[in-house]
Amino acid sequence: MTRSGFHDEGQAQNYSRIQGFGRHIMASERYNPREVEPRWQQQWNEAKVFETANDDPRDKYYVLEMFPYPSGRIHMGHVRNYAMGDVVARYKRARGYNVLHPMGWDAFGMPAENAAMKNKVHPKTWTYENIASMRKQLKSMGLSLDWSREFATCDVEYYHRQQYLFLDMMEKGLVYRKNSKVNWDPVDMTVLANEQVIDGRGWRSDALVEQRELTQWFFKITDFAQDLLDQLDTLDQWPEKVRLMQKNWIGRSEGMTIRWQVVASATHPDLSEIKVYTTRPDTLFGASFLAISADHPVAKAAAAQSAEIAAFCDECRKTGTSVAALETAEKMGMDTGIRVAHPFDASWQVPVYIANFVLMDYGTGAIFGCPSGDQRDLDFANKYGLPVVPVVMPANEDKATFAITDEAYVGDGIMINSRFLDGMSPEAAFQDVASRLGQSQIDGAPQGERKVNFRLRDWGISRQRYWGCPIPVIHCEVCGVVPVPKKDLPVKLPDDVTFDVPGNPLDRHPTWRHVGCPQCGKAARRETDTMDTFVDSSWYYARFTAPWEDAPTDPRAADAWLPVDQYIGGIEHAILHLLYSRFFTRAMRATGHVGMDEPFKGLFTQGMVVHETYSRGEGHGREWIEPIFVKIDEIDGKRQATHLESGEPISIGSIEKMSKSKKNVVDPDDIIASYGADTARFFVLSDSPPERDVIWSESGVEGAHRFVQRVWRLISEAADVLQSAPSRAASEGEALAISQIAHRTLKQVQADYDRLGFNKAVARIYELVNALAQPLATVAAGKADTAMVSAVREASEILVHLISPMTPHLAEECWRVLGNDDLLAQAIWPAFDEGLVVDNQITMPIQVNGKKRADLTIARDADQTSIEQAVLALESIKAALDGKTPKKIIIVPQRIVNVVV
RNA sequence: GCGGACGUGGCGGAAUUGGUAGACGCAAGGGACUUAAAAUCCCUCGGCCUUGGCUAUACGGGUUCGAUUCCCGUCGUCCGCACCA
Repeated sequence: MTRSGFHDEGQAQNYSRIQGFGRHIMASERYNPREVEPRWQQQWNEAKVFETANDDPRDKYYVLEMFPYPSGRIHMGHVRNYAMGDVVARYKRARGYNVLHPMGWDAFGMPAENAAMKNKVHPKTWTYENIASMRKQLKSMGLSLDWSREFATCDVEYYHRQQYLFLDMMEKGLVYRKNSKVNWDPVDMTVLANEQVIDGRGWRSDALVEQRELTQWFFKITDFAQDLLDQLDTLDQWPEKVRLMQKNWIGRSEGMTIRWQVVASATHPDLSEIKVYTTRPDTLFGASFLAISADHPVAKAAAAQSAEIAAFCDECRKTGTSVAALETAEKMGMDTGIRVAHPFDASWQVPVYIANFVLMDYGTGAIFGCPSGDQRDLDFANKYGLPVVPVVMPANEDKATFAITDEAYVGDGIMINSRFLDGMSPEAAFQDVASRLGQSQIDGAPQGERKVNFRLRDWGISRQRYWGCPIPVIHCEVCGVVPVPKKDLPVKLPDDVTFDVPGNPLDRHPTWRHVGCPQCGKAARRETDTMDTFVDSSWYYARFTAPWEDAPTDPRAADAWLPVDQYIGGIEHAILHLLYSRFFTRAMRATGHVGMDEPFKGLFTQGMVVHETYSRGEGHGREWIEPIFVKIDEIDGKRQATHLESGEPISIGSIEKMSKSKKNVVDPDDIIASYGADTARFFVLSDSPPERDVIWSESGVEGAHRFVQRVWRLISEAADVLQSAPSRAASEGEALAISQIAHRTLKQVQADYDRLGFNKAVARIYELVNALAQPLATVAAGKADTAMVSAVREASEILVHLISPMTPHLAEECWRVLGNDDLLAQAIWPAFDEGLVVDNQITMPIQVNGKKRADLTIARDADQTSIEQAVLALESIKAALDGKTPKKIIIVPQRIVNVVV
């Protein structure tokens, strides 16, 4: 077997010549997607088949794929994502729904600014040119999209309404400013996201990243933490995995805050107490130290008085940037000299340490350490020689011998060494401590309080960048932060910007930032931060329901269309995008723009398209080779690769996500140019279950292409004869079997499409085509009677309907040669005949002691007794029984019979 | 470390609430057609022995008339989170 690629025009043409496009074979022409596909695309377009009206009375169905970033070219992942969405859209449309299936562009973001710096092209130009070429590519796929609703998030019309939403959210108290630590790149003079910091250095500048305190804008996502968690239970059409990931991300914990009285503090005369958060108040008698974050106010105060402590705090902050450092970081601490009293025993003094493993932005930034019940605390205690007192003991242990040395015990058990808690379960001890500390007052407030804490933080949206949605506020020396009045929206990005120096172009623009204060009229300045691009993608699904509206949404249209019935995209958005969108829906509800909480009723996360990797050389000299330059042969059952031009041996590497760095990329344009969109669509839907990765292979594409050609050949060759008889199911004879398999397949494929089981639908369609191949040949040869021709015609029409969501162009072409004048894209889905789906005779496997020994064909409605008699009369069963009497005969109706001896 | 998912032929994968393991495709082998190739069509295709069996769903147990499916343990792979008190 030879594998060859195609790269340029010449190769593609060479390929099609080998494939024989345009050649005449027998009575029919070989199917030529390059002629057929644009023709049907044009017809759908002219008939506005996929444009959706908001006032259509039929039941709605909203299918949406995650919109793409306009990088300039689509990749196979897009093909797979959009092929899946298109199957759902076309199928639901055929089933009679008013389907909304829109497309847009997630068009703000850094790559445009990087391109501006590198290629001296304006981000706007770069972005809109990319959109134009990607739109063209998507259109060549034949997707059933309503292009009339298209928008890009960088359109002024879109970010205008985003600013509008921002102002409404601000009014509702969902937006605020605060100081926050950020990753600051001192060379590029910009904030970096965590994932843009590699080993403590900026990914582009390679400069050491600093932790800086900046005033940033935040959305109050934590206001909805509990609701975002609770409502996860209602999302039963989401993958369990995604719900779990969100649950963990939100990270709810139930605990207490406990106030510890300061008894000794040479350096801090004013300090009276330290408040800690704990989820284990039951272990309070195991406490041997308090630990506070290096950013805790008490730590800062201590650092101000001691150079040693200041140095230690600096050291702690540095490890904050690198993930690798965190993993290996040793527990480190420094005694502050402060002593606090145990909440239940004023005479019991506990030291206060600054520790590198305590985070300021979780809980109160201070903890009490119980070494016996927490591994980190134990490591810390062992290092600094602090006491380790076991307080929870497994039920089967002996108190006299139970000890904790290197491994903390975190499980359930009974309380020991804990005075009045001894003998209780940890749960009961928790309750007891909570109620005692709740009642005990210090300075008129309880000593301890129950507190629910979340890991989820508020969403920092400030970005010091140009290519994003400007935050619509004005800073006035007199009035403070003033929102831009709605009548002054949009706050437009200026076009005249430069990227020749680092930093935010908006900051150094000569005029843009200077503006009069909307309140007092005095000279003021605009906010120069723009919004995180995740904001743009958090509400686009709502905008699609009425993209022409002056307000962000038309609440009536939004409520009629939302939630999205089926949302399809990559698992990589399991947390951020989907959580932000869920938050935004709540925020839009609070501001009156939508009426529901949850944006996506059904979520499907599709797998990636992966490909083998090819390389030559070793180590640093290793060179990755693109698939199109590699030829694969099978020699003695082993696949071997050689370089197409030089003939050099190439090593075949692992199968990985298509990436530029490994060069294992297949360009959808090339595939569509040589095989057509239908083949590409069909291939990415076959083979693997949609949630799993699919391996792109040349032979797999060829298999898909063979299918396309086969369907066309079988149907087109028989078409003339098929048109001579009406389309009708058969009721007897050979033709009945054909009608039965067609109707059974129809029923099964329908169920598969309903569950997004595209690969299973493909398998069943193959079976149907295999079953129709001979009858269609017989019909084509003119050797079938009228009843047969009618049955085959009906079966063929069913087949064409079944393939139409996946290979719509081929299906339209077949539909036409079968004598239909209407567009298949507008035709209604056929209904299966229940009478043809069930059989009166069924064949059941017969087991003896769980092993299959025979088959029994019997009437479907046969009763137990007659089945038993028929089973025992079978020769093979008699032989297997070997004269023994059956103890029991288990009959599972219409399934299986098991004879127990 | 914590949490989760998965493990079936040479490969991708089927198998309803526990009910014939390997559908369908890919790859491979054989044959027909052809001067030849491509395309197409037909046949074979988990392993072992002789027809008929035996054996087989990572490995070891268990529950059951019956287990790829449920339970326990072991091994392996993948994913998410990561000092969250």
